[in-house]
Parts: sequence; C-alpha cells; structure tokens
Amino acid sequence: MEKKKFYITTPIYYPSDKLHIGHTYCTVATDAMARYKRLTGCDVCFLTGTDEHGQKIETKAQESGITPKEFVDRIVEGPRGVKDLWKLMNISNDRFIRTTDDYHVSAVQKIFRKMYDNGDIYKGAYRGKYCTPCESFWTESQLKDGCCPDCGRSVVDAEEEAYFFRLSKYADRVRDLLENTDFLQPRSRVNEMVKNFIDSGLEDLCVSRTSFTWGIPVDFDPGHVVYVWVDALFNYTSALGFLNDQYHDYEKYWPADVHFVGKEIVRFHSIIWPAMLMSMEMPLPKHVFGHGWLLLDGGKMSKSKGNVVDPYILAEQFGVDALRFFLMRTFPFGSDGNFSNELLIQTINTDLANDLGNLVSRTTAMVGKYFGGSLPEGCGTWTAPETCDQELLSMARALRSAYEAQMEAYAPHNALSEVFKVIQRANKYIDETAPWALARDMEANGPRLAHVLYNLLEATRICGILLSPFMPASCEALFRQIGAGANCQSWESAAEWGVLPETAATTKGENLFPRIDAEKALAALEEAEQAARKAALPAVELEPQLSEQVDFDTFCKSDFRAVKVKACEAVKKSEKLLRFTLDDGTGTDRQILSGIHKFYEPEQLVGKTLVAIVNLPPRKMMGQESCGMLLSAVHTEQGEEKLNLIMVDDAIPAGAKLC
RNA sequence: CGCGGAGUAGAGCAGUUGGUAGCUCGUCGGGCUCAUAACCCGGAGGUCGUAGGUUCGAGUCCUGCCUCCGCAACCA
Repeated sequence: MEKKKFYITTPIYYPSDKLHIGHTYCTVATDAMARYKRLTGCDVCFLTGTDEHGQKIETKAQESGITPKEFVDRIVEGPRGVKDLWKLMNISNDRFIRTTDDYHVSAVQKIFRKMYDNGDIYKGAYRGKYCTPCESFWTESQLKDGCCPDCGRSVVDAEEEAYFFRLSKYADRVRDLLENTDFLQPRSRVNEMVKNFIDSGLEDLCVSRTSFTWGIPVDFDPGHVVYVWVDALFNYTSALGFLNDQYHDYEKYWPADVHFVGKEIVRFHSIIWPAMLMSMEMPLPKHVFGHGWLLLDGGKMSKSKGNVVDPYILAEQFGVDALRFFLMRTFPFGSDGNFSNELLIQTINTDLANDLGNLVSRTTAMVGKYFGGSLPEGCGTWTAPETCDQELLSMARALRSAYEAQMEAYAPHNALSEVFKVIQRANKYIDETAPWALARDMEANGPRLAHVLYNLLEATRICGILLSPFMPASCEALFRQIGAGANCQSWESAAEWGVLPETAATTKGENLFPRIDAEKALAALEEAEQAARKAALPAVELEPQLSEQVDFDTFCKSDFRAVKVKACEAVKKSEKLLRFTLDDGTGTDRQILSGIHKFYEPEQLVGKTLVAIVNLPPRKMMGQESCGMLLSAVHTEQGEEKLNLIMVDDAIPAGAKLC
C-alpha cells in the first residue's frame, strides 16, 4: 500500500536579525507535527527556510558595509545562525529553502511572467508620496507627521510605474474559501480576515518595486524587482521543484497539507496566497494554521523593547527537549501565551522531573532492586486484576486515539495533556499497589509485584512513544531504560497493551530530567542574558568629535605638565577617588584627586609619569583639595566604560610642559 | 462607531456544540518511603469584568458599558 503523503511547512523566516524564541516556537510545533506524522506512517515532507530579499535587509547590509548576500549568509549559515539553531533544536526538516537560491529565483520569474501573460498581472501606476531630495517613495502610512520619515522634509504626490496583481478578481472565491471551508484555522481567524480585508474591498496588489534592488528582478522589465511576498510565498512550491529542476516532488507532495504560520502573516497566506494559486491554476493548500504569539510581560517581543528571548541560552541551560516540551505543553497553539522563565522552570519540574522522570526512575529502580533488572516470565498477565489495574490499562489503551484526535486538530498542548493524565495515573498506581510492601514477602507476592511493575513499564512505554515527536532524544533514552526495542516504539504498538517483552532488561540510568533549582537557574539565566546582550553591543564606541572650534589662544591657556606619582592612595569612604601626591617639578608636592579607583589600584601607579593640567582652580572633593586634573583616554567597550591614564616616557622630567 | 483578542480561586491559565466550575504553582492538613525532598489523598479559597436579556438552566448565546492588549508596516 502506498504511504499517505504529508507536506508541512513553517514560514520562511526573515533573516534581518537573529531568530528568537517566537520563531523557535513555530518551528518546534511544525517539527513535532512532522515527526508525529512520520510516526503514524506518513511519507512526510517538512520544509523550512529563509526569506532573504527586501529593502530592510538591503539597508541593514549597507549599514554593516557588506553586500546583502553576505549579510544573509552570515545570519543563515553563520555560527549561531538559523541553520545552527534548527540543528540545536533537533529540527527534522527535509528541506531548507533560501529565496536567494538560483532555482527559486528563476522559478519566481517564470511564475511572474505567467501571471503577466494570463493578464492577472498588469502594469499600472502606484500612487504615493515622493520626497524629491531623498529620491524615495513613501506610502501615506509611512510618513511622519506628513513628511518624509528620513529627512523630515515635505513630500509631493507622485506616481510610479509598477505591476499589479488582480487580487480583486479573486475576492469572491477567497471569501468562499475562508467562510465555507476549514482552509483557515483556527476558525476565529476567519472573521478577522474577512472583516478586515475582504469586506472593505480587496484592492489589486502592487507586486513590484523600483525603490530598491535587493530582490528578484522582473526579467522582462529591468528596474523592477518582484514584491517580496510573491517571492516568499512561492517558496512552498519551488522547494518541491515547481518550474525548476532542483527537485522533482511537486506532483507528489503538492498541495501542502498545512502551512503553520504566525498570526501576523495569516493575511498573506489566507488571501494573497490562494488568489495567486488560483491565478496559476494550481491546487490550494489544504490548511493554513495561524498560531498565537509568545508574549513577554503581556506585550509583544521585539528588538526595540529589548525583551527578546534567546533560544540558545534556554536550550543550553535547560536542555533542548525540555524547551521543546515546554513550548508545546504550556501554550494553547492557536492563541497567545505569556512566556516567562519562571513558568518554563515550573513546567519542567512539575511535568518532566516530578511526574515523568520520577516515574521512570522509581519504576526502573524497583525492577532492579526486586528482580535484578529483568522481570520474570509470565508477569504480563494476571488472573484477577484489581480496579486500579483495570483503570491504568484502560486509560493507557485509550490514550493513543485521544492523542491522535488532538494532534489532528492541531492541538499539541491537549495531546500532551492526555499523555500526562496517564503518567499521573501511573504514579497513583504505584501508591495504590505499594510495591515496597509486596516486596517484603517475595514468596507470596512476587508474581503480583512483577505484574505491577510490568504494567508500569508498559504504561511508560506507550507514553514514551507518544511523547517522542516532542522530545525525540529523551524518549530514546527512556526506551533504553525500560528495555523497549524498536518494535516496542511503533505507532501501532502504542495502541496495544503487552507489547514489551516480559523479561525486557531495564536499567536505571541517569535521571532523564533533573529537577531544576529555580533560584540558581534564574540567576544563571540572568547572567547569560547579560553576557549575550554585552556581546551584541558594539566592540568599541567613541565619543563623537566636537564640531565647535576652539581658538589657539584659548587652547594655550591650558597648562599641561608631565608629573610623577610620588604616592597614591584610596580616599577613605570614597568608592571612586584616588589621592595622588605628585612631583610637578616645582619642588612643592601637588595633590590631585581623581575618580578612577574603578580602573586602577593605587599601588600600580606609584612612580609613573602622567599628564596633568595644573592651572585649573583647586576644588574640594570629600573634604580634600584637588589641584588640577589627570588626563585619561576614555572609550566604551561592549557597553562597558574603559579608562586609561595617559602615561608617558619616564625619561621625561617632572614639570616638562606639553604643547 | 476601523478590526480583533482578553478580563474565571493569592498568581498563571483550561473550559469543545449551554446542564453539578477545573489544571499548575502557592497555602493548610494527612498518607507513603520505591523514587529526582519526588509520589498519593484531602481541606480552605471563585456571586467566572459589569449591567441587563433569552432559557427549566449560561463562564458558555444576545445587547449595552468598563478595563487591558494586539493589529492596521516584510517583527513567529
């Protein structure tokens, strides 16, 4: 029998910056779904990638002084870049597409031309505001107080030649698709799309740009580049080989079973994407699922707010599987959720350490302690099952179908909740059967004890199978510990009781999920985040130079002298001040106070030759007089202030004038 | 009246088609000792934002109002 096909995608992410926990959330969800489908026996194609064109990237690359391609290469392929992140997160994507890949570029050009040839793309005029000095085009909404957002000068009405897609032509068909099918999920998003965009009238969409060049050129009209969303959306078919020779699976996998996307781009996927496919006379994807956002402190995560959560730090601190699990278990997939480190730690401790990890730990420990790691033959059956046996068995038997229903409804959080009901039931079962009590009289109770432990292993095995799409590596370890071989890990066997061999060899290995000390972990996180923030700051920052000029005579009035440090000590009760006793060549000691204790210890400086301005009026600090000021060079290194005293050659005599 | 979402125990959240208000953490008490000071049982704590309406019955449907938050830009 031919396997059922399943094609699933993440959005292609915009690599204008490092990816954060929100991107990770979406990709982990897609990965869990893909792994689940593979588990059930589907032939899965799982695609992710990056959307690399557009003005923002062009601008950012310019600022960094590199080409746009170099810029995106760095973020996509570079250390701790997009591909690294997915590798770290154990993402099982079959393909990775970059919209700068040649095969995609030429495919998009063919698509653009085809829509042009069939009349759905036409040349028209794009009306907007033009800033003549900047030579740039703005839309009404981009303006700042009605003026150019770049230079603040006034703008004029202008028209620019551009290509348009006849979106309006497909309005009725798209409305029908949204309102009368389950194309767009969750259902609540339908209203939003229809009311916001379709009811108000779909206007034709401007699908070319001339204001920047970092895009796919319209091959029959130089100067125009293809609008990024046309470019981006067709990644889903390019990656299968549509109008290119890179791949050859278009017939096999298209249409996609589901596109997982963030709610902010639902509009593009549920209106523009189907309309363009209709124009191309291509089949439509079966579903678009718009998931929610992870919020921080109730607000959106954004670079400008400086509250972006770095998935690298979390995965390193808590483990990849724990992080994957947390994301899927905690937040209802269709709606927004409040992310917090405290919640993350709590979820890991409650579900993974206390419930699941501890269940495996206590079960394998008992099999080891009472039966040397392998249960006796015949322990799988029991002639007079008690109520608790029956409850555990029936829950475990029913688990797969409950789980499946939730997964099919794109409700991974509920699927996990079903699994944990069984895990909790199993922990309760241990209490009810009290194996340690049975073990006191092995002669009389040995067979019963073995059966109880077998039931626990079986329940654990079934849970392990269903958790494996979410925590692949940890579940492998779990299977090893309970002695479950490959044939005990299949989807089919998750609905059957008694698959695990009765004498399977168990081992009490490392704790699958160690408990986390919340206080320590939070402190470590804080530290890691600060280090990351620091690393992100510019290496060296300098004070801008003054543009105001100073005349020569004024400059000459400052009397700079070489001075030698005769003594130096910290000023009592002051955090910053050092008191210098200096030889300034006059024969009388000069005292200067300087707030540089943060940078120097006093003993380091004795004997050094420094530079001071000596004709400043004396000033009292902490009750002591300071006659002049020592000169230092200052700059900022990765956000941290740095200071270096000007030290000159010791051959220079005290009192030598600097000019 | 731009669109949409949210307002449920001290905190964070679930509540599908209306039918005895649940979960996690915290708190109080009890049990157990196999286990990762974990596990199991029980108690306290909610007039489900507010005012009306439909209904035998509404957290769940309808209307008004209040508060918070997103979107209207290529931020998952």
